[in-house]
Amino acid sequence: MPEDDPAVPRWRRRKEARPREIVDAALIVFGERGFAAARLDDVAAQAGVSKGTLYLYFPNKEELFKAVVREAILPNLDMAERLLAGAQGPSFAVLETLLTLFATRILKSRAGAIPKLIVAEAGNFPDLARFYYDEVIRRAFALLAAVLERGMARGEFRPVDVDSTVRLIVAPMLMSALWRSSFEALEGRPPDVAALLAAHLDALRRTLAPEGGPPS
Amino acid sequence: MPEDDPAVPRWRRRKEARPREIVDAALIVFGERGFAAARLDDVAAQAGVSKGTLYLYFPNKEELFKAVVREAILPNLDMAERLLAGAQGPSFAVLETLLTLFATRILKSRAGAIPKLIVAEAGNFPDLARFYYDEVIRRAFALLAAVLERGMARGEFRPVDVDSTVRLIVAPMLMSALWRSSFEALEGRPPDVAALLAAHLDALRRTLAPEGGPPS
Amino acid sequence: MPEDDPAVPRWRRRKEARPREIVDAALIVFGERGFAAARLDDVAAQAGVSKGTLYLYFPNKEELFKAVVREAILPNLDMAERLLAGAQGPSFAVLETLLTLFATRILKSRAGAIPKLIVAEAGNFPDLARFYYDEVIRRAFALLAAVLERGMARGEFRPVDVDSTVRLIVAPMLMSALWRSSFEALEGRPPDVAALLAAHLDALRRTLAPEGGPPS
Amino acid sequence: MPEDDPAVPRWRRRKEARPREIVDAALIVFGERGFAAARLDDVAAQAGVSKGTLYLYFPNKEELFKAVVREAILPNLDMAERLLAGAQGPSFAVLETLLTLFATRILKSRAGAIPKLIVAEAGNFPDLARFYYDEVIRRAFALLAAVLERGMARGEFRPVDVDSTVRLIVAPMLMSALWRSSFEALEGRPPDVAALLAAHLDALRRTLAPEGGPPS
DNA sequence: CATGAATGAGAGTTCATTCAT
DNA sequence: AATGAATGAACTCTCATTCAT
Repeated sequence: MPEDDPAVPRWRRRKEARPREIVDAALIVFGERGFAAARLDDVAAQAGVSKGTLYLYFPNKEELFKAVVREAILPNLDMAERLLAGAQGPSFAVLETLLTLFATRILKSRAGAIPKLIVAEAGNFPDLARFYYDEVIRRAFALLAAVLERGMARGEFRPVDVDSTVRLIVAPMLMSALWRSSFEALEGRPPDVAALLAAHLDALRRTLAPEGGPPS
Repeated sequence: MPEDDPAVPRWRRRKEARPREIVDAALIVFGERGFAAARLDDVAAQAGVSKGTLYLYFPNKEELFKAVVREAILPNLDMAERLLAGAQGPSFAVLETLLTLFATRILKSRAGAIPKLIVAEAGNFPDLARFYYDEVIRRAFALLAAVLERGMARGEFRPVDVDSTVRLIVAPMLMSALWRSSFEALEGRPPDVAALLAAHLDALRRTLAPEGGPPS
Repeated sequence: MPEDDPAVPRWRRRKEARPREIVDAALIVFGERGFAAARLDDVAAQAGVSKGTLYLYFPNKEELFKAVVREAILPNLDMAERLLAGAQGPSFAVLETLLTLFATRILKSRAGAIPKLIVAEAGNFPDLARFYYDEVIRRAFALLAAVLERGMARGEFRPVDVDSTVRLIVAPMLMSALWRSSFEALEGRPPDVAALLAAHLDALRRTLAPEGGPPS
Repeated sequence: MPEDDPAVPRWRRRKEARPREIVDAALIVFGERGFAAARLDDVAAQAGVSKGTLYLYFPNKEELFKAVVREAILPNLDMAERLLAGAQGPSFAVLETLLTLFATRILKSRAGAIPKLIVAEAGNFPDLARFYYDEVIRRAFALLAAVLERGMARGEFRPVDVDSTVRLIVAPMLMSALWRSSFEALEGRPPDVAALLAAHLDALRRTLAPEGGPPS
């Protein structure tokens, strides 16, 4: 490795990595304390930089928050959309994959704190709410709506009210995320996400089954 | 300016009514801004008293918060428990009544802001979280679990994992409450709670139906 | 006793006693917490009256403080002056009586807290300082100066600088009073005032003795 | 108004000098108003910094107070202890030097306000009292006790009750310090510390003289 | 005369943001 | 580019004082 290559000095690589390091640190600190209670001192310490450095990359606390949300959520949404676009098999399997993906990629990662943060701060930061609503919720809902439409078109699902059903699909996942942030420490055992997911999928299978027979 | 008009006293004694007035005001302000961002100045103004008066009735902001939660939630839980205790008919009807009650009494009232507040602040106020978990969540979950057990015992419901199913029942209600606090202002129309509730009850009916025939 | 005599109703006697009760209570509370840290709530509670009642008798906290000082100190000074006026015997015995009086009447009573209060607040309440200086210190110093002059005139004491010697006489007494307020709780044993007084009197006897022989 | 003049920076970094500057300012303000009545605004203004800067160096008002006491008193105690350790001549000369040192180094400096502050606040800040008692009073008393023991061992002083005599030695010095804080402004002339010190030393010489002849 | 609910100015403390270094 | 000392507005909480009852 060209460690001494003056064309690629070490601090150069550092500098390019900085925003990402800060955003990661902010996700941790915001997740633990909430946006309002989190101190930029702590974010800086977590990122291993000084407080002033934060302001070289983000104009203020709120913009840093937005960046956190963007980086933690959008890649997962992109992946989900690619997954649907390439789907071949039965629609319920697609649904199953999407929910499993959420349960493993989001819930178990630090990004699981995002829903709590959004819920807590949407009222105080309308344009953060707007951004999240447009860039995350709408896209996620559209994704699930597309799966439902596909299933109905293929006769795999009985006809349902798409909008309500999307919310029914999302709600237990969202609730699991909020639970972790709020009450996990209080319950003896960690929440049994697998059991909940299984029960949810079972309920959905029964709910979506065409009147005559089982969905494929 | 009638500044010295003796017919307009600067204040009035309202010892009995004050705590309730303050708690109601606090629910409004906390609901709008969240606990951390709410200023006691605003709560006082909303209640029509001075800042100092708050401290005659509540020792600090956190205790005021707890009082808000207590007053907004516990009466509804009491009512729900009485309702179950006196239930005679089919278990699904009980479930239907409970969820409808929640949708009308909590969601449409100011108390709908409580879940958001709890979610946002549980991490920062462990004993508030503890209180809410013990006094609200456990009781509500036990209530729903009792309905499920009753239905299974009477052969109205198929055997299900009670714990997971309780969460599936609660999740869409909780999500509706959070939705109102976070995104209602952004969507053109108010959320169609009735449609969601209908879809949810429909899904539950299918999910809980015994294998052989329809639930009563 | 004419308990039912309408000319001397019971509450009448109560009313006349009130100011004294309040002042006594204030001495206790001021002594424990200092003037600034003492709350009028506590004074009222100690006196067994409501906070508003304090203002019927004293226009504000500072005037109450002055009344406390007046009531606690002036009677003792009056007694000391009467004692000197009627003194017949040797001057050193007069001195001894005065100091013993201070050690027993002031130091062991609640009034022992007054010096600390004056020292602490003189800077913030110039007219309290003025009052205390004129009404207490000057009179006390004059008293002791008179004893010294008497002793010198009668040949019992050697000639000394009166002003400095008065201060030397007073200092250990004053220090004892301050000690009680500040450090008594920290030392295992209560301060041995008797030993200090004995040592002080012994020192004074040697200090004041005429060159040739011992003072009478 | 040169509000935007870039040649006049709004502030300057003085990391090393700041704590001392703040402590010095606090000594002045605390000395004038007492601890409780002193406002941190005033301390900050006196130090030429903003209020927030105080909290960069001291976690709260009480710790600032302790720092003030430490910086103002301990160096003088250190000096006094070194002085005794190196003493060669007669014990009374040592005593004389120590008292003269106190009269010149403490009484005439701003540190003269410390005793008043301690006396006023010991009751409200038990751990400040403890610190002062352990670190200042005990050391000072031990110092004087050592001088007395030395003098008695060398036959320069008659046998005395060491503890009481130490207090007799200290009292006039302490009283002088309190006097300055409380009544200096009221008396026309500044207190004649030199005269008091002379009288005190004279009294001590007579008090400590062995029965047979004069000390040293 | 007495009460105590209500007031409101003011204090200590926190922390996002700025900017001299 | 990076730092972190310094700022100052904003907050919670206290308590002497007032005044409707």
